[in-house]
Amino acid sequence: MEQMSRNLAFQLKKIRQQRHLSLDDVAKATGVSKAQLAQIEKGEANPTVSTIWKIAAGLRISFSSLLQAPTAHFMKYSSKDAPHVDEDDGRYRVYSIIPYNPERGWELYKIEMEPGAISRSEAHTEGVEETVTVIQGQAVISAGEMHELLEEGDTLVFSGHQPHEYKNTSEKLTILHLILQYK
Amino acid sequence: MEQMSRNLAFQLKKIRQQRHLSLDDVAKATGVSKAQLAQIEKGEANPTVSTIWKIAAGLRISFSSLLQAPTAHFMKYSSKDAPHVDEDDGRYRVYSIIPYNPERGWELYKIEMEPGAISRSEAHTEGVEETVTVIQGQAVISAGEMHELLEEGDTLVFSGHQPHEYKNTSEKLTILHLILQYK
DNA sequence: TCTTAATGTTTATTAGAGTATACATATGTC
DNA sequence: GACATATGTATACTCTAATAAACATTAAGA
Repeated sequence: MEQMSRNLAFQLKKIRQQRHLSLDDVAKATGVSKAQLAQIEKGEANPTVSTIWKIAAGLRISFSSLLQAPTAHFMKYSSKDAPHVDEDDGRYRVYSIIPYNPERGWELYKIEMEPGAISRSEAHTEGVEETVTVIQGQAVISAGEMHELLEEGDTLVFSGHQPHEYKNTSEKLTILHLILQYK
Repeated sequence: MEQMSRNLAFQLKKIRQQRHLSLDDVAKATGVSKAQLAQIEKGEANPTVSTIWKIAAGLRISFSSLLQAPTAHFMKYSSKDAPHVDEDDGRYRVYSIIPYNPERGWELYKIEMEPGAISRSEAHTEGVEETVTVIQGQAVISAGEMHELLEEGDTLVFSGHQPHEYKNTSEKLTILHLILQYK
């Protein structure tokens, strides 16, 4: 969320410096106050869309070039911090490893299923694709009329717009990685 | 500028209705208050980036799908209202027909040049492409080392990253259309 | 050295973004 | 018909985005 502010900060500063403009220059070109521009470049601002519009228009650039994430990141997500949700009386546990992010377009979950644990999902909104990999144990995945037994190392891709079901058919704890991709 | 608000209004409402969600549903999913969401959908709000982030993340959509302009427009720009700038003692007049817009990426000018009028431009920032069409009269366009005489109906495209010059070499008023395209 | 100009920073103020709450209006359903 | 639930609207309040102005800092010229 202040992800965005960081992107903006980075991109605006980059463009401004590439063009050898001062804050005053940009303020004049865009109609946004110098103080606000400085705040934005420091990532300490939460500008409104009209401010972003003014900056983009004044600088003759697109939104994407302003909101784009700078390329290389280096960011650790600890599975210890991952929030989790339980189903099936705690025998089916879902951990959010990488939360959804509008720039990325997908999210990653780890799922732990006790033997026999089961989870049913209604169809989600159109355009969701699920990619499940079995890290340990085995599971039967059903989606609509289709069924598939997955064992360690197997991966299944299917469209989430139909009701589907995950079931641990083994005698041990099953662990899955689930990627949800939104169109 | 409230162009943006309109886009947002349109796209948010569209997505919400496609998914059969109420304002309360969206408020719960995104963490943005119902009142604010209502304002946004009416185009009466000027949300901050963090609010847009929350909406996009909560609804699992990208920014572009929120900020995108709805397809068909129907918008008249009157040349009477066009602001204009003079150069060369008023003998070179520039009218902004379509102002720059971050979604569009280009702008359109009409230029009127009295006989003999001349205009020189420094190199603008990298990645600007100029497309000049002679509507009436004739003009010599120079860019860097290149020169070209354009007569009625002729069009020239050149890169604006070098110093360039427009000159009316005819005995009558010359009128140009100039499109500036930014990368 | 002193002055001037150009830059970014800090501060005080105001305008409005965002929230929470209460209100209005349906649409069932018993 | 009365009650409950779900939906969008309107209102009062808080917090902060945005501005304008003063300030600090540096560099350049005379």
